[in-house]
Amino acid sequence: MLPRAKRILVCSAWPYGSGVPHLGNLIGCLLSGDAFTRFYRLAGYEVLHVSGTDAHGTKIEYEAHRQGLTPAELASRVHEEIVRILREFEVDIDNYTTTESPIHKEMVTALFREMEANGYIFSQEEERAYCRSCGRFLADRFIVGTCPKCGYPYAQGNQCDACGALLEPEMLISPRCAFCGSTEVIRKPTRHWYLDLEKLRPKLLEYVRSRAFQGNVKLFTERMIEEGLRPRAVTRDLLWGIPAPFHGAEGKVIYVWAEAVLGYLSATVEYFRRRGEEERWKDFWYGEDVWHIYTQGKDNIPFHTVILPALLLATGRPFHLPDQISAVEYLNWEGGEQFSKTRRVGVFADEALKLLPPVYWRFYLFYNRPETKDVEFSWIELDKAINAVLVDNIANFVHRVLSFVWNKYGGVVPERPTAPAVLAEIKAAVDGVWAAIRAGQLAPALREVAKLAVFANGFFQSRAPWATGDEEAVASAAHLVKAIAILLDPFVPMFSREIYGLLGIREPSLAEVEVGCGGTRLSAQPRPLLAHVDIEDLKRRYAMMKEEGLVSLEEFQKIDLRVARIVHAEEIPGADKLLKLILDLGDRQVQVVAGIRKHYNPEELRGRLVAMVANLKPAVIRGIRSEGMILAASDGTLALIGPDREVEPGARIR
RNA sequence: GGCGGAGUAGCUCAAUUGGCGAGAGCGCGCGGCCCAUAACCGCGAGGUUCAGGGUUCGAUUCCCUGCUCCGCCA
Repeated sequence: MLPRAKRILVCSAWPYGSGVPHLGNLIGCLLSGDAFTRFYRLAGYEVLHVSGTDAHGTKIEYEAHRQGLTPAELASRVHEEIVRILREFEVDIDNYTTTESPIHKEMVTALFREMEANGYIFSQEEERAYCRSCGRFLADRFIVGTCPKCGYPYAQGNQCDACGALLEPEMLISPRCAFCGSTEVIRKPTRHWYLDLEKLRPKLLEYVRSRAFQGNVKLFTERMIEEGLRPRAVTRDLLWGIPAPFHGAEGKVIYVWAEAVLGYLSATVEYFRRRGEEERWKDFWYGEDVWHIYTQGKDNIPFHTVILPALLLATGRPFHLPDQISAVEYLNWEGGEQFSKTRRVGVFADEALKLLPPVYWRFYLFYNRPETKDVEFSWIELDKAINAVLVDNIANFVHRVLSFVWNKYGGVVPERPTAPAVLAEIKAAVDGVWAAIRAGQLAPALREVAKLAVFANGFFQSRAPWATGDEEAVASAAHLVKAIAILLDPFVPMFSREIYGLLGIREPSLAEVEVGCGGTRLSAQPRPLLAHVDIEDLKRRYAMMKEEGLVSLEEFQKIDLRVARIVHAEEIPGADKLLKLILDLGDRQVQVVAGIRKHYNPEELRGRLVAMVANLKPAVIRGIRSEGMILAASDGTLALIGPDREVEPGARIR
């Protein structure tokens, strides 16, 4: 398990470009990759860390449509935001790219051609759901209909939200297109291309057996191989994605999962190409003098231990296959709920930055990284990790020692060797950190460092140099500060950097950890490095943040919603979008200007009941006074909202 | 419905292939120190290891049943 190779490639799973990642995504992928990268660099390895935004797939296409953007616009916006977030969190990454990168597309195209040439791709014709009105095939969530299991009328093509059944789009009863709402959904023959996993089975088994995966990774992988080595479709009838390069596959794209995992490779190629070292990527992808670490959430495991190796093997090239999968369980919100942007559950990366400086988040997340089981976020745990462990124990130890040196020894660490017991403890901590990292675990590694700080406080306390004048104790304590700073570097680099500054450490390395610092002159008067965090205040600010954009009941009740009858409608000369309406509210009539001319004729409106806002501040539009607003739904087409049975005009809506 | 995972101190988690009185941190109680950010140190209380049964010299660990939670797949 110990990487014998000189080089290490750290591959953090790619955040999906449909929205900003949450804390669980961060700790599972990019932050973990960052810690491995920093640690192995300290240990003297040549490390490359790559990742990027997964910009394709139906979820992005759907979400973009919902927001009135093109998929490319949405993915690009999200990508920029993630780049900003990674910079703020100080994620050390050599190339954070996207699957929209030309080099990625070029590589994916070339690699799938190679797979096809090697006989691992075959195609077959089948019937798939198709919307006549949109002229497109409806995969996954592009189709809604009645669930064949429970009768829920709004089941999605891939899953029923009501009963949880996993569905195929073709199983839905009375299916409708999720884009246009049309029920003109038919089955239409189409051809798809498959990766022949069955044929790759011997090579996959040989690979999996060579890698001694542990725990969840082993479980997920074995299950996948035992039951799941059916051929997998690698094409989709979509417009958004990388065009499938097979003969006769015009108009189809490569299935998002089949191309995104190849991004690790293309991101490496892209990195070196930009540096003008065209061939250097091979040092990280061919041969045995490299070690591959993949960080991700547990749901991604089979894609990295089976699909990715299968794709790489199918190309016939001598690719190095994944060595270590450092997969986390889930970080859930209080009460075990999954994070959800729409339900306003949890903390998302952009929100996290508004609440606290990244050093605190990083420490909390690594300290509580979900290594072997799901972890629930809790304010109490956040309080403990930040205030009790990081600030009180670690940062305070650093400050108590350095300020002691400053005040009692004129800022120069006494020139004495480190006490043997202290050196032994430091070495034990290094061993402990190594053991955890080798096993792909980060929380135990960080807890090992925290343990060293506990020892350090006890040591300093028991030797009481303020009373005894024990210089060995002071030099040893300063050595502990240095050791803690370096060992903490992979987790909270911004914190370590401040200590490096004070101690004049220019090139921190793992080897330096065991070297004392007697004779070191502090570069400045020590100041407390980190302030306590007021958790109650933080909770308040979190609650306020979650309420932004929400409307209170009182505010909503200020709006006077009424049913009104349209008694008159006419076009407004010179305004091709507007109609002038006279509405009967029972006790009065009001005049309203509405932007519905493109969707309704004045004739068809007269006599209809509609919902309206009756106490809107009057405005003058095109010189005509408008005293309210009628309600309509819009998704491109426009539909007026009204009561579904006859009620008196003026009836209150609530 | 099938398969799998988990259930350990008030809280969050540990316990190599079954093996010395089940540990740690936080919290709590008592005491100490005074260099330090109301920080630090020591001692102590606190567990029928979900429940019940079985295998074994011995079970948190293995097997069976039930309960609860969570995944994956139909």
